[in-house]
Amino acid sequence: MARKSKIQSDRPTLVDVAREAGVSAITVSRTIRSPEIVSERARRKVEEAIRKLGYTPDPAASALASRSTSTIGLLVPSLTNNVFADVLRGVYEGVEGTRFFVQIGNYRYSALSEEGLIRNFLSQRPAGLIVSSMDQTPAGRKLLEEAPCPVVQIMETSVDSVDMSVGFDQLEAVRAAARHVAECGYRRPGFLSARMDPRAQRRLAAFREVAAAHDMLDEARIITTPQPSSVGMGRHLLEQLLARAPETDAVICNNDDLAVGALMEAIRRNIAVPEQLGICSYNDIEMARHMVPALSAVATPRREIGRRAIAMLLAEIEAPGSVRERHIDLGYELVVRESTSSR
Amino acid sequence: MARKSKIQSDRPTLVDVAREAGVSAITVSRTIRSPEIVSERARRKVEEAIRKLGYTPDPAASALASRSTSTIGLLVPSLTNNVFADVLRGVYEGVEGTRFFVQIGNYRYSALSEEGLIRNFLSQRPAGLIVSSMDQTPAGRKLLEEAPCPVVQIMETSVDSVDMSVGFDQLEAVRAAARHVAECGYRRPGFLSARMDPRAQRRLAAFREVAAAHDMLDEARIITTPQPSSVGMGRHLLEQLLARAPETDAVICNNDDLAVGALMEAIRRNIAVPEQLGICSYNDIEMARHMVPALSAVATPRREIGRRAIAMLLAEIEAPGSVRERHIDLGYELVVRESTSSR
DNA sequence: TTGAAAGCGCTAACAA
DNA sequence: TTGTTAGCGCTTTCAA
Repeated sequence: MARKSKIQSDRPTLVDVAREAGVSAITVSRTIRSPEIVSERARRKVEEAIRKLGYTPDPAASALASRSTSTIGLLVPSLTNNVFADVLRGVYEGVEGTRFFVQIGNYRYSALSEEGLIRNFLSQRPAGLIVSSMDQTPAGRKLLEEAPCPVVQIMETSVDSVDMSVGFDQLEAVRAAARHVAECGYRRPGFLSARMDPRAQRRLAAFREVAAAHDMLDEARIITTPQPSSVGMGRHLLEQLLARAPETDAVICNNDDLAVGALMEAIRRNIAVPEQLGICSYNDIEMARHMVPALSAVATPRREIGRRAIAMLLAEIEAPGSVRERHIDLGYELVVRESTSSR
Repeated sequence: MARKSKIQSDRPTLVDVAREAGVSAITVSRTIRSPEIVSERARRKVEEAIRKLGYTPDPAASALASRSTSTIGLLVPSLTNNVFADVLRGVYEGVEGTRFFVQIGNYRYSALSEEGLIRNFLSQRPAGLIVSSMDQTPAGRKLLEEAPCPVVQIMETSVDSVDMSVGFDQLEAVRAAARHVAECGYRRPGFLSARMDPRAQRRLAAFREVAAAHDMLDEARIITTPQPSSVGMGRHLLEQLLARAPETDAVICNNDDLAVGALMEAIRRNIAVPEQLGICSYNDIEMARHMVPALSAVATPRREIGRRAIAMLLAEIEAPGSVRERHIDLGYELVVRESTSSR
């Protein structure tokens, strides 16, 4: 009646390691989590036993007992948008080599899905959360505010963010693009935007504001679509723009895909860029600078946002309350290339 | 001495729900997992109690007790490579609305990291695993073979895959590109490839084979780099190619980024595409068809691979052994556009 | 520095 | 259809 025999699962447990090493289970646990508080001798025996048995801790048991995990939840609105690909890269660079691992939730630009994902992540007791928007549902926002872990909101600057934030001033960035176009001497600029999520809406509003201030706002030159951004969509939107407002002499694109598409459409139509049509892009992903003509753009610090967000989060996890600078503005940069020029 | 009082964590548990509903804990558990085996009456009381208390199950406890999770591990070699962005999209489409969620591991084209990630995922007792390569380390492969969950290998067709597979014949796809170029009448084709992982190596070998068969192989026209693929790298590689082999009359690019870069470089140099230089791309991401001239390419079924992989995996998880077609070849398609033409 | 005892919140296995 | 019992593998707490 060997009650204690392992019936199935040949996977070794902490107790197996303890037996092998001739110590107690808790000593093994401590050897793994804080080796510095275990005696040299015990530590060596335990490490030896772990190696011998090929022991791997069970994260579920650990999570249950300690009420916390090593998971960092990352909520993004899209996986295909290159902008977030760069953010992801920064985040992964930052967790590499730590005990944490990232779990991505894709809410597909739906605040309701985002709320569901927040709930789902929270139920897993994550070590921390990174969210890509400031536009949660009220319930979603409340969940974040009461989250029992640090939270970093990324992409925008924000005074009323839930906890910490890393981003840049998206509105000022768009204004810089609009001002640049005006300073080049373009007088009838259009604005192209896809995927009209709240952030895109705000950027459009910022464009309107600057365009109006320069007395060059015409609603007929604002072309938007709720559909996702893509190069094809950029071509399509420019086509619509030119049909509605042939006088257009410049376009600001809310995204690089769109700008590349607009450029290609202009080339197809033998419209000279930047002479007949100026193009200014937003974000400045790698390909933008290699187009012919090279695209002028407002460059946004996407990868750095990912890096800093994870760094803040890890610091805050290790020592709650230790992060002094809780709201980081990484700025943006206007990069003037060939697709815009003084006239 | 109320021993049972909850000291901290105000989060309600299964037992709290059970008490509230006037049933046992296991009935609550069943109501959540398989409501159909619980009486109408009990179910209603439990649902009511769950709502009232705002109960959310603790996945860690569930994982520990049941020895399995709802996590699906997805191992990719890169997060920035558009190819995998499309695969991801397909995968996420497939898990949407199921009880599973995807956890991504990025092994950065390092088989050793991949092995570590496999180990790490496995320690979490995932419901299933999707891996993007056939090139594991021996230890990595062994881990997959002995994995206590279904495994799908994606991207290539394979007879000796670990468990299930979804992909297409990468070598045949490259051969199709090479044949197409030959049939167009180009006689001195080059080959551009970045990130020389094992798969890229194999594709290069396939190109060599066809080029040799058509008597148009010249090693001087094969330009590769271990660095990551990018549009800028495409420009750079074409530059090198033309410096080494000015007679080149076509290039096959191992990737769309490279092809776009090569096209841009050709345009910069006033080389007429497709007349002086034919360009054939690989994968055919969305942007390829919108370039001017539009890129001819071998289109690969990336999103569909993601969709099918997750579908197979879920079917196999629900009913082990139930999946009949365990190796799916999704094929590829040669799409002839403007960047190649008969001469 | 080490250990014993007592759970963490859930589910498997069996019994009623 | 429902309940009882006994853990899952780890960490917390307290004591030695």
